[in-house]
Amino acid sequence: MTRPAPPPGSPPSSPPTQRDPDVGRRALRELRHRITTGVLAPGAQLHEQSLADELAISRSRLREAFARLEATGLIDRTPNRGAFVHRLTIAEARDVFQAREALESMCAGLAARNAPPESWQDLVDLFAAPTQALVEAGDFEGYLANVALFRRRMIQAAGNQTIAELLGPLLDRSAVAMRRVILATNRASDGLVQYRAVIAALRAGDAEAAEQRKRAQLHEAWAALERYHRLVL
Amino acid sequence: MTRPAPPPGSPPSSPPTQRDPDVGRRALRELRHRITTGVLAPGAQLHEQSLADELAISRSRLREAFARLEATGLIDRTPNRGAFVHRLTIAEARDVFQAREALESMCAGLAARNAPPESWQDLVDLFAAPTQALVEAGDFEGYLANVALFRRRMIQAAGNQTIAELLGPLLDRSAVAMRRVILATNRASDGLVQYRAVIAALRAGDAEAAEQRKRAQLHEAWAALERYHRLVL
DNA sequence: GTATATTAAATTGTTGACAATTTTTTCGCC
DNA sequence: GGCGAAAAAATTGTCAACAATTTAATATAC
Repeated sequence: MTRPAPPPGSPPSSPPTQRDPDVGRRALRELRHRITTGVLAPGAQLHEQSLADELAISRSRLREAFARLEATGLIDRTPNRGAFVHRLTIAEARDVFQAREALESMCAGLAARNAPPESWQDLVDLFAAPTQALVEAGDFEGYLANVALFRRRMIQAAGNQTIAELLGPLLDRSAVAMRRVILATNRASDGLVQYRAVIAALRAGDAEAAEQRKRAQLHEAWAALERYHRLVL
Repeated sequence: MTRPAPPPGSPPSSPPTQRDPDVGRRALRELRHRITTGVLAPGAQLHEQSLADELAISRSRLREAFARLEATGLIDRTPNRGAFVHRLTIAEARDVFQAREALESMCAGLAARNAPPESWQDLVDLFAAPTQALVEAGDFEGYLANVALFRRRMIQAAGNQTIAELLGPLLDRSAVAMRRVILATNRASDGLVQYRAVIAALRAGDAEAAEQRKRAQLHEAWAALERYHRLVL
C-alpha cells in the first residue's frame, strides 16, 4: 500500500517528523556540545520540561537523550531527583587520563604503522609556524581546534573503531577541564612542543617513539591539570 | 512526612514496586547474563512484548534496559526493526582485543604498583595445581571462573574506576567468542601458562613484566580467536 | 506454479495522562 | 523573627493507548 498522501503544502520528502530518529540525534548533539563547551557548567541541573520545550522535542525523547548522556558519563542521574552535568573529581580525572594514556598511546602506535609517513606532512607544517602564531597571539580556540584535528587524524589512521568509540566519551568528559587549564595557565606553548614531538615521530614512521611521546604528552597534560585542579575542577 | 501506610497484607518493607529502580536493574542483569553466556545467541532478535512479559516488567522499562545494552554494545537496534544480539565481526574482534590490550596491560602495571606482592600469593597457589587439575579434568567452566576471579582482582587492585567501566563492556562483548574458543580448541592449558606468568610478575612486584606479559597473553588469545574465527564468530 | 500487488497482523516508536517523589511555599506556634 | 509541620507546586518515573512501520499472509495476474 502506498502511504497516504501528506497534506498538501507539507514538504514532500521530509520524514514524517513524528518518527525521524534525526531529531533525537540533533538534540543529543546539542546537549553534548553545551556540556563539553561549558555552556552547561559541571553540576548544573537539567530540567526535563524546560529543556524539552527549548529543544522543541517531547519529554520522552529528551529522556532518551539523557540515557545516552548518562551512559557516556556526561551527566549523572539520581532517581526522582533529576539529571546533573557530571562534575569531575580529582581522582576521576586521574583515572580518565590514565585510560586516555593507554588508549591514545596505542592509537599513536597503530597510526604510525598504518599510515604512510608522508601523510603526516601537512600536520608537521600546521604545527610549525601557523599554530605557533596562534598560541603567541593568544588564540587558544584556534590552538584547540588544531589539536582536535590532529587527534581525529590520529584516531582515524589507527583504524580501530572500538577504541575510537571509547575515546570519544573520555575526551568529552575531560574537555571542560582541559580547556580551562589552557585558558588559565598559558600551557598551550608547552603542549605545542609535545604535539610536535608526536607528529615528528609519525612523520618518521617510528611507531615506538610515537607511542612513547603520546604517553609523555598525556603525562604532562595530567601534571598540569593536577597542579591547577583547585582552579579548574 | 511519613509515607502513607501500605495496604494491610502487603509485605511491609518492600519498596512500592511501581518505582523501584532495582526491578529495572535486575532485568538488565538478566539480559546481560543471557547474552554473555550465549543463551541469547549472536544475531538473535529480542522482541519487546514477549520479553517484557517473560521478565514481568513493562515494555517501557524493558526499552530502558535495551538502551543500556545498546550503549554497551551488547545489542544493536535498527529503527522500526527491533533489537538484535550484537554479532562480532572479525574486524571488530581485532579492535576489541587491541583495546583490551591497551587497557588491561595498563591495569596489570597499576596493580603491580599498588598492591603488595604478597597479596597475590593466593592466586599463585590457585593457578598452580588446582586450576591445572580443572583444565586436565576438562572443567572449562571452572577454569573460566578462576580466570574471571583473577581479572576482578587485577582490576580492583589497579584502582581505576574509569578503566574498570570501560573494560566491563569489552569483556562482555568478547565473552561468547572467548568461551567458544576455549571449549572448542583445548586452549585452556596454553592460557593457563600465560596467566601464571602474569601472576608471577605481580607476585614479584615487577610492574614492567606484568604489563608486558598481560600484553603477550592477549596477543595469544587474539591469535587463537583469529585462527578459529570461522568456528566461533 | 511463480511472481507481484493488496490486505491483514504484528511490532516498534511516541505521546499524553497519571502516579510517586521531591522541592517550595504557606501557615501556625513559640 | 525563627523554627517546624502541613499543604501546595513542581518534577520525575511509569503506564497504557495510539500512530507509524515492518513483516507475514492472502489474493490476483500471467
